[in-house]
Amino acid sequence: MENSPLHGGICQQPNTQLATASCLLAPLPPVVAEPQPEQQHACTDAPPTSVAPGAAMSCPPPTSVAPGAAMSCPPPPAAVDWASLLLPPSTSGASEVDSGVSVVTTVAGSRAGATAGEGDNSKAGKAGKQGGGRGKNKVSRPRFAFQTRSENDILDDGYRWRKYGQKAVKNTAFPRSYYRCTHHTCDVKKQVQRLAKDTSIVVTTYEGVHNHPCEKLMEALSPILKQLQLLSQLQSCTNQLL
DNA sequence: CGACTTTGACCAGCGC
DNA sequence: GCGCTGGTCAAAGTCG
Repeated sequence: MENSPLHGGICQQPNTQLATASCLLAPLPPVVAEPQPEQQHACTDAPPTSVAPGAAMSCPPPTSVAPGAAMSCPPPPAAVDWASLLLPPSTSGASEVDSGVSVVTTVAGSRAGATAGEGDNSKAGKAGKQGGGRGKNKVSRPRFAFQTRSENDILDDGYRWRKYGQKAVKNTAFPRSYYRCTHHTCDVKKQVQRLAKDTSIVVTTYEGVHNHPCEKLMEALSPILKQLQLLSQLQSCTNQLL
């Protein structure tokens, strides 16, 4: 079918890193203060109307970000309910974010058909099938796909992934790669594939929700957070003295 | 030596 | 029922 549910529009923006950066600046949490999960995930730099729920929070990963800039996702409090955040009112939705990534969210399970991007995914509904049925029960999990314009297939989103498969997909020049989060307790998967129509575009589909913080991100943020905490304490002390 | 990638095989769902 | 297809497994290979 031509109308894959995940076939969101593509924002023709060459530099996804910039886009992501803009997304990252906003969510800096008011350190020390109570977490504000909802607010925290908003990419306030983007025009409010164009931000998809999923886009706001998962902050599409930049490509090979420099360590210092590896702030691809907001620091997820260990168990953020990404699923609920990802889900637009109508269970699935798509939007194009100004930032150069188009984001589509959907829910796996009931034939979510969430194979990313390609035009001919008539059988995408089989996505829910667990690997030839080997093993696990099928669980309805949030899916979130976005397209980035990048030369690298592998996007550094701060998490560690292990490739467990690669498959040539019909009507596609490029194979689809399957990755799984290497964290023991985490069962998040992602698929990476280049668009046949525009090979500079990489479609990444995440399936599931990380139940652990983003290592790289925490690593990168911790010194900053510490400083901010100190500042905050200092400020409160000053206030008390006045 | 452990972690990761590669790659062929296997399996199950879907359409005809 | 059969063939096609996508998703996963798992052994072998590679890398640091």
